Amino acid sequence: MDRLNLLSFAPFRLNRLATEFSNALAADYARFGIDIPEWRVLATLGQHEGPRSAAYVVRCTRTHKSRISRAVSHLIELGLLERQESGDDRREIMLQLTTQGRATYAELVPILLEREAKLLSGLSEAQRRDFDRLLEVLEESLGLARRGEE
Amino acid sequence: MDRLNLLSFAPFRLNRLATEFSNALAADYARFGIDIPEWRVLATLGQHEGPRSAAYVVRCTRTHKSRISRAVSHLIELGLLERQESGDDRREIMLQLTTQGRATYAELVPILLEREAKLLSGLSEAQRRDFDRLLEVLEESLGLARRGEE
DNA sequence: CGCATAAAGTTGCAACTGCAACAAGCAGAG
DNA sequence: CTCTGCTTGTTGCAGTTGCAACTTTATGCG
Repeated sequence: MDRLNLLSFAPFRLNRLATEFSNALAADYARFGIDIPEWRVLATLGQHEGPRSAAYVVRCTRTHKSRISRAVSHLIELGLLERQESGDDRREIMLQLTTQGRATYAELVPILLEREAKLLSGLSEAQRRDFDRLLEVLEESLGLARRGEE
Repeated sequence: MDRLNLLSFAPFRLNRLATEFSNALAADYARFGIDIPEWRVLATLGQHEGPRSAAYVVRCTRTHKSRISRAVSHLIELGLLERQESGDDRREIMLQLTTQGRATYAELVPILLEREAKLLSGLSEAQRRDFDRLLEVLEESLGLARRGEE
């Protein structure tokens, strides 16, 4: 009979690793009172100068629109974000970071990049390239390709 | 100012990949009416002949004990598992698959192994070895080492 | 125009999760 | 023996999540 060792089973391992990564980051966000989906919204809008629609954020982050909607509401409560009506399509709601939102983004980014570096610090330079390449291949074959929405 | 591209950010990518993997597997479990934590219990007990305690399952799966507790209850309802008292420590509850539980395990394992193979099918043989090695290194540096509880 | 269809966001709901508190049982010190 | 503290497993609770239904607005077809 086939057996299966959970600790060698790729989906399980990946899941556990991702959870560990997420928890490590959560500690960083927590200082600013935000969680993962909220960080994703912040990160997406922080990359650009101008406003973007919620649908754009949904596409970029590959996160469910209800989660984005709630994250946006909370960021607004925190004063990091504001909604503004779109001129040409009144269904669309354009999102833009406030000054405080930009400040938070600027403060958070170096912290998170450092956290990422620490999480990957066990890997050699070559391994880091392998890692990147592997993620790319797997994303590609799962239809999560990094194309589009830049 | 530092910027951060979410799509290049390892924690985000890992998270998305793991979610995708999990969802793919969930479709397989669903046929048997079980979910991820339940599968983990099944997988852990299926590897052995004899009974094991819930704490053992917790350690093997690195899953919170409340989750395991609820998973166990459900598996019992489904008739896949039974509890039996431990002789020497009456706090411990030993868990053992029923005949039906073993049958489900035997049926599920090949399906899941095939699913895993499909998810990794984009990788060459060499890349698969790299992948395994990278997971090992990252697990190691996060204290998720594969040692113990075999 | 008028109708059907589709997209953008929001929200209610039910399911799931983790934490902390808990009951029951064990183990060691004095 | 008994008191304290630890471990095992369960459960209440509050927070989070995804899905589906819904509102509002746009679009396409006849």
